[in-house]
Amino acid sequence: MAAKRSDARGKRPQRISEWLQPVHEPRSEPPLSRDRIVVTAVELLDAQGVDGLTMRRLADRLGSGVMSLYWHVDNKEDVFDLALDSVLEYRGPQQIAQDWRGEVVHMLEDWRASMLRHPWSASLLPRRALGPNILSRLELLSKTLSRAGVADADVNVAIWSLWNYVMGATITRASFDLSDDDRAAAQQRLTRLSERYPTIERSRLLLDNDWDGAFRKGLGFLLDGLSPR
Amino acid sequence: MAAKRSDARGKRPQRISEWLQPVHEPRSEPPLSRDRIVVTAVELLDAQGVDGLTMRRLADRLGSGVMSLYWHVDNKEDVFDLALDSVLEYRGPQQIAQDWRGEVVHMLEDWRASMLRHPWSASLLPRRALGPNILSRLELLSKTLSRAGVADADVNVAIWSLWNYVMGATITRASFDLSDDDRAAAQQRLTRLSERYPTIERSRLLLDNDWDGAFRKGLGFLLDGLSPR
DNA sequence: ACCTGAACACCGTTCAAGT
DNA sequence: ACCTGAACACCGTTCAAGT
Repeated sequence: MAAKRSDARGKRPQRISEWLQPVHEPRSEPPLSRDRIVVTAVELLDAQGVDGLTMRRLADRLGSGVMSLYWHVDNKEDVFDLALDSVLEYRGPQQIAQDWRGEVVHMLEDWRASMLRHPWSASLLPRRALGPNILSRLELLSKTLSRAGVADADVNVAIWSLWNYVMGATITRASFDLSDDDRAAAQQRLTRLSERYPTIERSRLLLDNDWDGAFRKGLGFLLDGLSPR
Repeated sequence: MAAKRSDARGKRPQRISEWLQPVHEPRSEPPLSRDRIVVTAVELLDAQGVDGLTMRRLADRLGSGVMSLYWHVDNKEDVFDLALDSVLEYRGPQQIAQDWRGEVVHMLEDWRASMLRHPWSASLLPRRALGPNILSRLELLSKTLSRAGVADADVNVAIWSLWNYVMGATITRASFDLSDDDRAAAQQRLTRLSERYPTIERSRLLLDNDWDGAFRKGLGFLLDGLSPR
């Protein structure tokens, strides 16, 4: 089953404005570029997952030959690096002047949400370098914690703790969400083995669906531990 | 460069006991089994990394045809699942009767250490199911936290928070550790961009090498936040 | 400067068959 | 019950060549 592409030029009635736009070969694809490759890679990853991204499929979507990609991009790893970072841009909070805790929570929840919108990003993260968008978030975190009064000796540990928490939570959430088949299988295995894991069976550790709530609450605990004084 | 296999029967002088053992074809490999496959898969992963594990290479090491593996194992995903869980067995603390905090810290540090001994396990985790050894650790965590007096409503959140922290820390540590080339490249990129990330450049966030210390300290902060009362 | 097709050295897995 | 080889439908990337 091939993924459907919505064609913006599809059946839309002609409007006058279109007469005024420059007429460049209406049917031909725009020229290849690093940006187009990254955007299309993200589309493909969204549609087909990590294993679905193939240099050949990517070239197909772009209407080019496979080897043309290699002029703009080093190799497949490079595509992964670029796709991952492209998905992690942070535009900041809507209203300014919150307290430091609110600022941190907002940025980290946005981080998690951005990755969950592209579940492949979570499973990709472990083997990738830190791109500019990731570094910007770490920079912001660092500034905010310093201003909040966290001791200099503790700031880096605090940043990594928050990073660890967000990455662990997001990766876990994304992989638990893979398919209904997987969920059913996991559930079945657990009940089958319930006598070996009585405590987590009783507390329904693996069946709790309030991921967002758990994330926020756990983050609260961690910030309690990190708060100055 | 092929990985060397140590042959247990190598140059060892013959001992009398060997005369007493049943004589079955001395040179032939033992029969294929799920266990042998998993053990060999872990060896191969240790030696070549995630991308190095190939059904064909695995069969080579086992001295069998590729398709023979498929009698014992569903597919490659299955091999990954089994290899991952096999590496996460927990044997408990050496001396008993610590306080709950010591018990939790010991188990989580052992968890991290086990994964870092097999760096591929960290990058594999995001897409894998929870095997029995992982579930046992969660069970232990649950029991310990309950006994420590963490409120029932908070136990699951506490478990996932600790899980998130350990997974995030371990995955990050394992991927930063990949190669000297990568490190050099990252360092270079950061200094090149130092004017864009002044705070984390000044605090040397990415250059701090005390991973073990940071892990322990951050875990302490998190446990502070999670402690009852 | 940018794009291409053919070719190479691989993959995982199906299938029909062997013992 | 356990193992096998041939074949299929793919991969990523090198290379030498085109414009």
